[in-house]
Amino acid sequence: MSDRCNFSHWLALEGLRATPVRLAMLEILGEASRALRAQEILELIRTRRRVNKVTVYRILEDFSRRGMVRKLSLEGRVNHFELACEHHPPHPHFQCQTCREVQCLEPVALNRMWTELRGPLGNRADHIEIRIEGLCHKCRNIS
Amino acid sequence: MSDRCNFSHWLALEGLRATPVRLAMLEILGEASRALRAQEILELIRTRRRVNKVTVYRILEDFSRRGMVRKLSLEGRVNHFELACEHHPPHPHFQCQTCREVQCLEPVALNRMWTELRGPLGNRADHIEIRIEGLCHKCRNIS
DNA sequence: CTCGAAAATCAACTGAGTTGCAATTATAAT
DNA sequence: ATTATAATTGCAACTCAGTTGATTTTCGAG
Ligand SMILES: [Mn+2]
Ligand SMILES: [Mn+2]
Ligand SMILES: [Zn+2]
Ligand SMILES: [Zn+2]
Repeated sequence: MSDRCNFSHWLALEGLRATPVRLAMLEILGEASRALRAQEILELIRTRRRVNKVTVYRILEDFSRRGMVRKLSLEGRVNHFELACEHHPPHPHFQCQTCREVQCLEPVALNRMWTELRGPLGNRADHIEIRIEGLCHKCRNIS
Repeated sequence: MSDRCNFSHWLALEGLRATPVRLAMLEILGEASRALRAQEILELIRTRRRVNKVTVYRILEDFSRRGMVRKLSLEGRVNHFELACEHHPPHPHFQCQTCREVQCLEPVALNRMWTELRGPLGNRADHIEIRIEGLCHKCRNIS
């Protein structure tokens, strides 16, 4: 994924400087096979350089507002983040009740449903988030 | 809604005592036209009686585990709760980016989609949560 | 180089939710 | 009725992801 995106260019398009922290965060998110928590991103950056957690939180919030990153509201009070570049279209997520792990699922076509989901009134619907809760294959084998 | 459910009986079925706090919480959730935060439930009970917030959180957690109440993971770190009785089937929710208000939408038929959503592996899917984010009609008129 | 804006740091804070334990209340046994 | 038992509630202190505001550092334009 990260090999398909030019992060420096992307940042320039957004009018943001390609700082080491921003680049590191985009690379980490690009290489991840699942949505990451801020804490995980922080730890991964710290294998390369010294960073303050506030910096990571502020950049994630900024990326999220710009739509460069999706912030997932999953079970629990910890947000998960994933790249929202053109190669990562929105998709549902599966979360295991036991190990709390989050899997990315294949995108689903909503088509007809989308009109129902914008609500009955004059609402404007911008994003949809689909979360499936259950027991993952690993935890099923254990119990 | 509350007039269609016998809460004392429901609690008995679950093997729970019909205590004043439990009954008050079910009545409040039953009368609500939208999902409520723990804090809101607490304030509503306190118009009737003196209660500790820990009691409310513990009962909500218990109801949630038993499937009597649905805990919604919406944007932000505040959970919302709604009755999960037979008269309240699961349904998507709309949340406004501006006022943060949560609306309950009509249930949608997932049918074919459901199989895609349980994930590619040996996962067992138990619940689905659909959250739509956007701008509500009230906030649209203001801006 | 110099200066102002952008970015990063630091310490202190916030607040929803949790934990452990004590006190109370309801239920069962004698 | 009285006691033993378990369920429920209360209290205080805690957790921890995320935030805030003020300060320092870095960077790029002139
Ligand atoms: Mn994903
Ligand atoms: Mn609802
Ligand atoms: Zn699992
Ligand atoms: Zn609104």
